[in-house]
Amino acid sequence: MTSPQPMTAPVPTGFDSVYDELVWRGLVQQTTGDEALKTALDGDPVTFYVGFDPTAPSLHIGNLVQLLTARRIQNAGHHPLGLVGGSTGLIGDPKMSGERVLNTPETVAAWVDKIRVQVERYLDFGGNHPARIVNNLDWTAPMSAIEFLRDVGKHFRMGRMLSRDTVATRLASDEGLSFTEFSYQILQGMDFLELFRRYDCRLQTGGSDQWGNLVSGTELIRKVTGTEVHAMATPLLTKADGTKFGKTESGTVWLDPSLTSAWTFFQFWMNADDRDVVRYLKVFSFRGRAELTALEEATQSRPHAREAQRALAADVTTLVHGAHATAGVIAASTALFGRGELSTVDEATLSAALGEAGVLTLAGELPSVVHLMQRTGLAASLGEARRTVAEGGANINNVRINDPDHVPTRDDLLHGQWLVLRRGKRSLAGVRVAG
RNA sequence: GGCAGGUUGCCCGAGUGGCCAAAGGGAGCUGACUGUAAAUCAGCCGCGCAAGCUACGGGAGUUCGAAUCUCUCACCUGCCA
Repeated sequence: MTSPQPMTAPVPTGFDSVYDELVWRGLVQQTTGDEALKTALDGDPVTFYVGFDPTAPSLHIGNLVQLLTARRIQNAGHHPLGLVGGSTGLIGDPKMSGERVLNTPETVAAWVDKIRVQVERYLDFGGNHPARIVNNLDWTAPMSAIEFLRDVGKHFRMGRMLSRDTVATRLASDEGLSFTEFSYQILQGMDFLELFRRYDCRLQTGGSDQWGNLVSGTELIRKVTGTEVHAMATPLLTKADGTKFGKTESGTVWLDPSLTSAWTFFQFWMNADDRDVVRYLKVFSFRGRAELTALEEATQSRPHAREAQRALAADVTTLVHGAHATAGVIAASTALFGRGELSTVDEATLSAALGEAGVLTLAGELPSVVHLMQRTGLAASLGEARRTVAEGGANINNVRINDPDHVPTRDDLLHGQWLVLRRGKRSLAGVRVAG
C-alpha cells in the first residue's frame, strides 16, 4: 500500500442514478425493496454501512467487491461507514461447512488493525460526505449479558432464527451448531440498530451470503424504532468454468502485497476468461458505461488482443497496489511474456519484474536447471523438475532446455547476474547470481 | 455403555495375503493448437539419477511376504440402552 488515498475525484459513470448504475454493473442481487432503495439513493445523502470481520490478516478480492460498491455509493453523494468486526470476529459467522475455531482476542485485535487500514484505502475521508470507520466492539464489549438478553434478544424469534439457511443446515449436520455461532445474527442485527441510533444509518450492503444477517438488522430496527431501513446484497461472483472465483492454484487472492504479490495479483486478472472479463470490469473498474461497452465490443471482435483483460488487470492492480507497482508489473509482463527479446530489457525493469515473480539469489557455482527449478519453487521436487524438462516445459531466458543436467554458464547471465527461469507458459522465477 | 460398519495418495473412490506406489474419476502439471484465454487431443502426476526409500488412521504382531490377517489405541457413522 503506497498511499492511503488512491482514488481521485469521482469519474463520470454514465448514470444519473447510482442505483441504476449498481444494477447495470450486476451488483444488485437482492434488496429489501428495489423502489424504496432507489428512491432513497436518488434523494438526500444517506448514511450506509458495510462490515468486515477479521477472520484473516488481510481482506481478499471478494471483500473488494463490497469496498468498491460502497465507494460507488459514496461517489454518488452518500456517507459510508466502514465497520470492522472487533466483536463479531470473536464470535464467528456460522459457515455451512462446520464450526469455526475461535481465534484468540489478541489475534482478532491484531487483524482488526490490519483490516481497518485496508478498508480506509478504498473510501474517501475528505470532501462533503466523508467516510467513517467504526468497530462494533465499541458498543458490544460494554454490554452486559442481561442487557443483551433483555434489550436485544427479546426482539428475536426462535422460529425466524432457526429458519436461516446456514443454521438449518448446520443443525441437521453431524457437527451441529454452537450457541456462540447461533448468536451471530443477533450481534450483526444489533450493529445496524446501533449505527442507526448513532449515525442515522439507513442502509447496509453486503454479499448475498450475508442476506440473513442484513435482514436481521432491518427487522430489529423496525421492531425497536418503527423505522423502515434498507439492505442490499450483491451476488456471488462466478466463473464461466464453474470453479470458485478469487482463487488461484496457490490459494486466495489477498489484497495485502505480502500475501499476494502485485505480480501474481496482476496475472490473476490478466488471465480472466473472455466470458467473465466484462462482468469483472463492471464490478471492479471505475470506468464508465461508454468505456466498458467499448471494451466489451473489443473482446468480441478482437478477443486475441485481450484489451479488456489488460484494462481490468491494470485498473484493479492500480487500485490495490498503486500506480507505481502496476507500471512495474506491466513492464515486467510485457518483457517476460514477449517474444524472447530479454536481452533488450533494461536491468531495472528486469530486476523489478523478477522481483515480483520471485527471486532466488545464489553465489558461486551455478546449479543445473532441475535444481534451479526446484529451488525457485517452480517445481515441488527434483523429480517434478526432471519431468518438466522431459516434457519440454523448462526454459531459461526464453530458450527451451531439453537436458535436465544442463548447467547455465556465466555467459547466459543477463546484465551479468540474472537468469529468467520459466516453467510452461506462465510460471516464472528469477535467479540472481551474486559475485 | 452394547452391537454393527468405517478410516486408502490433494479430493472422491476401488482394492480383502504376493502380479500394489495401489484401478477409476476429479483437481493439478507439460506439450500441441492459441491470445499468458476457453474448448479439444496427447503425455505426466509419492521421494530419489539410480539402487532403493517412504506410504493405505496410530502402535504392536502373524507371515518368506500385509493396504489386505490378528491384537490394541484414536476418531467417524448407524442401530440399541
